[in-house]
Amino acid sequence: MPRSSESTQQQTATPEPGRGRTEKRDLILDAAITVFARQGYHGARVSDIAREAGIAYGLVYHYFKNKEEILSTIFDERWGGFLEAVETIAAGSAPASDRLLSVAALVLNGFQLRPDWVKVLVLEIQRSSRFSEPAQLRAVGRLLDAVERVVRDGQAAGEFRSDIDAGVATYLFMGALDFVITSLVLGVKRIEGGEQDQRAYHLTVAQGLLEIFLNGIAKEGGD
Amino acid sequence: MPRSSESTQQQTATPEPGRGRTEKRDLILDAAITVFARQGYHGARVSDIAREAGIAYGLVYHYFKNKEEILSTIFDERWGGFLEAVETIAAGSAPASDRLLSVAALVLNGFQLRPDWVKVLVLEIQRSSRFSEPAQLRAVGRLLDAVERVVRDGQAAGEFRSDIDAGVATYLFMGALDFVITSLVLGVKRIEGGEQDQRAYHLTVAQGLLEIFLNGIAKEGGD
Amino acid sequence: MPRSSESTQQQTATPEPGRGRTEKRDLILDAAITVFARQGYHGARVSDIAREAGIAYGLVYHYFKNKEEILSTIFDERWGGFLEAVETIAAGSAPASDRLLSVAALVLNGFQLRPDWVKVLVLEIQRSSRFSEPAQLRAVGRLLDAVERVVRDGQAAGEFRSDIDAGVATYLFMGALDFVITSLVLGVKRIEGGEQDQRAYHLTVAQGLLEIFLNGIAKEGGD
Amino acid sequence: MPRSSESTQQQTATPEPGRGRTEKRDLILDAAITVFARQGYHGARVSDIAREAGIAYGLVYHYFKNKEEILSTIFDERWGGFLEAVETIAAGSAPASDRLLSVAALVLNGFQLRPDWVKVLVLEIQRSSRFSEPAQLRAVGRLLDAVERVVRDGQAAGEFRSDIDAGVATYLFMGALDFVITSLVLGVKRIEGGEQDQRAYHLTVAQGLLEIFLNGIAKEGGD
DNA sequence: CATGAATGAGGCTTCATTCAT
DNA sequence: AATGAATGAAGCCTCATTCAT
Repeated sequence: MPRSSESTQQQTATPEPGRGRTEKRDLILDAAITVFARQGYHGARVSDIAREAGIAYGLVYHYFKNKEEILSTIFDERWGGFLEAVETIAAGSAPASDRLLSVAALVLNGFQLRPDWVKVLVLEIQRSSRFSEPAQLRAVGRLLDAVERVVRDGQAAGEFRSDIDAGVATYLFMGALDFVITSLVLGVKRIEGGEQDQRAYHLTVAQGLLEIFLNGIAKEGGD
Repeated sequence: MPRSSESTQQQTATPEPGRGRTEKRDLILDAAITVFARQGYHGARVSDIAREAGIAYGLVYHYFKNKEEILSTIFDERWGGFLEAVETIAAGSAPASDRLLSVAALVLNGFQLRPDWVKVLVLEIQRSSRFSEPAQLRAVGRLLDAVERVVRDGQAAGEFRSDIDAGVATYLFMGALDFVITSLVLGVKRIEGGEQDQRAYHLTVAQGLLEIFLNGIAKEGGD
Repeated sequence: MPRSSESTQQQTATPEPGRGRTEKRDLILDAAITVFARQGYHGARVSDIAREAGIAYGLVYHYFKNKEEILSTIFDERWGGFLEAVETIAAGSAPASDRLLSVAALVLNGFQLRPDWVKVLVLEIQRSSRFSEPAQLRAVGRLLDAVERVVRDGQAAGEFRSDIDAGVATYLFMGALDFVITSLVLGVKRIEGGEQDQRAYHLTVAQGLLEIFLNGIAKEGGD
Repeated sequence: MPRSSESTQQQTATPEPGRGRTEKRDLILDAAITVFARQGYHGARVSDIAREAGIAYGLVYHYFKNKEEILSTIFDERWGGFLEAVETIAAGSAPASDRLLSVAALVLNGFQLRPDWVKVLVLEIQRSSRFSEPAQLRAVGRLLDAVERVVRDGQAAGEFRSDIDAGVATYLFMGALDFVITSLVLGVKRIEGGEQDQRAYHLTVAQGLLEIFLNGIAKEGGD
């Protein structure tokens, strides 16, 4: 399922003769991500996507059965890639806390590199009622499973406390990450400054999250 | 997905003479929540809401300017009540950690009592692009502010560590809570058993979240 | 092609307050018959029907699920009436040959009075592949059955020869009638002159058909 | 409905080098007949025809200007052959009644041998509004003319009564035949049994039709 | 000849909203 | 206050046809 295709082309309206079948398909997917991110799934017309891709809208229906299938394809292929990356990290041999930091950094950097992808995943897919379709629930479940495995690894290795439910801890960690991303996506928290500032900010946030997750906010010896 | 969409009111098509203006208005709002929870905002027709409320659909426009206003009214009135409750808790004098536990319990119990309300708030309002409208951003902001104030109180009182950014901590806490709610709403995690089991489960989750939030997952003395 | 498309009602854009729900529905059906007769089912746009009926095209969908349902409703209601008339004649006590003459006259007069109805029945319904749907096949079957019963009555009464298969005779009779109607509808045979001429012509044809049907074309004593 | 749409040719996607221009063209026509018979003209996509023929749909436009031309070509070439056969029979020197029997047998056997051809001719060409186009009206007219000539021959030879209008008699004869065919095509009348039974049935029907046509259904000496 | 990617006009249908009663 | 008939803008989708390769 995971077909993580790095489409590296920036679409122009002028036809580029060298493109093959797959590339045109990706062109449409990229355009759809851009438009979905800008207007939302329901607010996006198929013709908007086609215009963004620089093609006739009829062509969309050569590659996708309908508008819905575009969205679910984005989910399958893009989320799939992300999921693989997370699972690779999770399966690593680094200390559990380092792996969690890597996941957090992956998520936050993902947003920085491909904000539209993340925006669509977060707003239109993950939260939509479409999200409740089995295949997609399962995909989210796999993500949670991967992280939970890291937590259990940490507990087994004596790195994490064993008196805490791994599932709850996973919820806490991923929920926090998700909330940060959503806030960034929606612009609740606006970050001023250039790319360097953003990268620095993301790192700070990731480290802050992990610090609390690891050591808690209570004063040492408190509680 | 948990069957959380049962109508909480059984309307009949026969007019009930005793109802006044306000009651009919609420009837529509309740019906809208039920239908939005079931079908989503975009998937809900005005006629669906009217049928659920047992009235003619033209009548909806006596009470609300348009469909959009129904949603924002739900937001204002229902979210408003929730927000006030949270702010009341936040303004209390109990220890910061107790206040956070109360907030968590409030949220989780809210889901248990009125799953449709929470579902609509979470899926259709909070996450929608409407969320980025100033009034509603402000409302979410107020919620974050209230919780952040609790965190700062805890830091000021020496209850919480001061070397952690209060904003990040707030994100972590609310994000975790939000994620749990979303998972419950979408049925990622299914809870078997009767109402007692659910209540117990919610309490366990709330306490687990707080425990990590306070003391971290790392082994004492570890790191 | 015979001018068979005169609207049976002259719609105006001004609403006629006296019309009730049923009348508006019939207005649409009548308009549809006119338009289907003129342009064929596939060539008729829903907006054409609405314009012919003097209403907004959206209103069509208050009364009918879709375009297809308009056609099948025409079939059910109009063909149903015709079928009843034929069955009434068939169940009569007149000599079989008189009853057959009455059927022929009914059919031919029906064409004269409501050419559009007949045209749609003949061209768009009876012959279409839609015709092969069970309900409609059965309806045509009922027509054949009614006529076949008359033939059998005639045989039982000693009026008709018993050495001929009643089914084949029915085919012959109805087929001939049908072919005449189709030719008239399609204008293969054009009839000059006024209404009197048409009526006279139809009578001639009906009597000619019956004469052959009864006595054959072979010279007396021939064969 | 009788399953009469089995492809009579099994095309493969692999090119067959031996085929020349004409063969590929016929391949398309045969495929079109199969598809038109199955789905009707309007319900048949050009791509359906191409798939049935085992070629790319673009190639259809090398052989035919458009979809419409495919249908009219079928009409011209297939109906043309049938028309010639009928005219040959009609021009013969056999007794008129024998010639009519031959025509009836030709038609009924044609259906038996090439049900799809007849189905398309009957349903899509003859009855369509296309039928009212001059060239095609003329073709049907020629058929009627040929049969009418036989009837007149019979009258001139003293074989048929002269007091009956030859046109009406022709309508009766061809209409009956047509109706039988249509019923067979649409499956109103289902014939059980093997090929032998069908052939026998067709012969019976043809003879029955002719018997009535010649001698009438009225009891000898009756009327 | 052959392919099938590309085009875009055209039509059906939905549904929020208005309005006469 | 209540009804639901009426309106029509908007958008999805189909599919015949063209065209570059």
